[in-house]
Amino acid sequence: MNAPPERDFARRVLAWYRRAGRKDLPWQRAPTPYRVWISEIMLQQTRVATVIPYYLRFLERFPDVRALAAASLDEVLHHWSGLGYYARGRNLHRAARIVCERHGGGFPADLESVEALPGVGRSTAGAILALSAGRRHPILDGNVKRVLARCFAVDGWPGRPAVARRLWELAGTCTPRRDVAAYTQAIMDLGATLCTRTRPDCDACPLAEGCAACSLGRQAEFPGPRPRRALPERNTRMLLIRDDADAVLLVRRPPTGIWGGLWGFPEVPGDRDAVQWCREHLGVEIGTPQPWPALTHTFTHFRLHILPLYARARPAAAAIMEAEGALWYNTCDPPAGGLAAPVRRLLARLHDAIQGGGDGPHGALRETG
DNA sequence: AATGCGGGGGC
DNA sequence: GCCCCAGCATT
Repeated sequence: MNAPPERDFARRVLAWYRRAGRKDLPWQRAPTPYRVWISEIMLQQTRVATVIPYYLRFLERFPDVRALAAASLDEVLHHWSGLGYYARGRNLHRAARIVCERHGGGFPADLESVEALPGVGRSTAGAILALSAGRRHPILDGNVKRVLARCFAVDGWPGRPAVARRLWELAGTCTPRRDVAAYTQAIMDLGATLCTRTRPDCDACPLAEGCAACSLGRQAEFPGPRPRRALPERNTRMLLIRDDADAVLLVRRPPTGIWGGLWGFPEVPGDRDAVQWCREHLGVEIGTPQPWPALTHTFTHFRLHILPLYARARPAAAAIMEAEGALWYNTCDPPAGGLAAPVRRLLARLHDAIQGGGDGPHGALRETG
């Protein structure tokens, strides 16, 4: 009934991990600080199964911090395309350049320097040093929060500062003096595979005996849920402009905000006429836009309804702009930069329409019946 | 201390 | 359809 003393906690977790834990994930083989860093950033808010192919491609292209620092941001975002939270990709690139300039290409070994890198917070900094060097720093990711909240019956949503403070305290006292790397790997793995959000496998859990939530049969109550609000809805119109050579106009989005730094379609403000706006802001003359079936994209904080407007560029206008923040892109060969998921979907529709020789979203219409 | 930031998988 | 996931930056 009582929670296990901290020393016992780590011992049980380690014993379980040695017997049944995952030890062959790509970033667990020869875990250098660089590899651990990349994997930890990718794993923020993202599942292991999703990350693996991205991680493998990323490390093949950027095998070390110098390769990453030498690459263009566009190429980094291209490799990040589809993972989401694109600020992670931008921060990774910035941090790589900082490591090369400030630390001479060698990854810093103290917590303060690691945590000072953009995109690296307390938990990620601890994980990098614990996993790559066995330094004794606690971590507190979503998995560890869940394990600790259940085991010690910590009430409330972990996003609340008082709850987070208590969980960090527990994370610290539970981290053993020895075997820190294995323990860190183990506690995350236990949370990910046994102490899952729904239907935890308490029968197989080495902590079940002392786990408060399990003993009370109240696993579902920990950790406390995020207070929820109604999702705001927003609308936008995206211009799918096709020129005579069957190229499509993409513009670079602002560096901050939604899909920062990625390529997307021009967005027409809701109160503007598309043809006029296009002439004024893009210098492109287009025919009458044709609405395509809308698509909805749900974010954490709002729901976005996208109305695609398909239009042909008038011949003379097409060649005008190849400016810095815009490019004409042929749907047959992939652009080098990053694309948000809905933009990727719309490009696929566009590709189908162009290949089909028509002006309508034939593929999309067939899909939805 | 609260909010913004993606995309996809589980159920 | 809803919830949340190996969080961090910004305000």
